[in-house]
Amino acid sequence: MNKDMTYEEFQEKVSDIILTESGNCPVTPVIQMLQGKWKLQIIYELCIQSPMRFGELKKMLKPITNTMLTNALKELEEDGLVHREQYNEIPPRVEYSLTEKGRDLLPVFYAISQWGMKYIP
Amino acid sequence: MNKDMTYEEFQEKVSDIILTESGNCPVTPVIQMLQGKWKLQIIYELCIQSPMRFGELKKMLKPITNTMLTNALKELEEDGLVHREQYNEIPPRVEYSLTEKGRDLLPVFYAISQWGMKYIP
DNA sequence: CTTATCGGTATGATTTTTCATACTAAGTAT
DNA sequence: ATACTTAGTATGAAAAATCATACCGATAAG
Repeated sequence: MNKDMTYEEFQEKVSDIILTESGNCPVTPVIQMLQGKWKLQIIYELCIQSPMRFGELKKMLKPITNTMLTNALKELEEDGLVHREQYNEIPPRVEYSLTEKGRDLLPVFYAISQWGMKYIP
Repeated sequence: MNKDMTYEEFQEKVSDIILTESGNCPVTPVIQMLQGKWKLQIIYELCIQSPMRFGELKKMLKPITNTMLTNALKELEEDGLVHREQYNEIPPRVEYSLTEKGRDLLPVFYAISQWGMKYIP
């Protein structure tokens, strides 16, 4: 599959994607990476405003718990989607922002929002 | 937010989306609708090949269990994304396909695949 | 008469996710 | 001295998701 494949080509050729090599589908691993109750929401918040402090994110995503937010952010950081910047102040300050890799998910949210505007009342 | 908003406008205005009315964000409800281990995968399979029989889907999504596949398909049908066509033959035959509403998620998968081709080794 | 087929259901167990709650450190403001 | 702040950790409980397994009905093939 070509890196410059257009949407029309995608539409025609989507059936070839998953059939190439069992590990080489460019869709399923992404789907799995973004699984969980909070990850997409966190990335979306960071699309909207970045950087954000831990407490700000927590407020936006209420009723998320500390544990959930911490774990999700840790995993997003491990996947290279989110950058964590820690300032050694008292009280502590930590800012989260999207990496370029994370920002590149914006088209996904755009597509989702297009669908949402069409189908959500 | 305008129905015809382009990606560039989206990129600029994404911060307005979630801020309109608490219930009116066109992204978060979609994210929630597609949550779970199997839903996106099922829709993606049906993007690739449609219609598909229960058993075919099960084979593609192995190691999914009957229960999981049944439940996910039922919920996707309730959400209007998937159509279930039952033929009264023996042995039974049931075919699943995407509705137009479901097919309209194709751009989401396209965006995901673009990201995947860029970032997945 | 037996077995196989297909699209599920039903059941209860197990695993995973999510949760509420309490707690910490280190300095600042009162 | 005390309380307040932030970004988490730690703990165990509760809830949800997922699992394996057995089973069904109706017919056709052997």
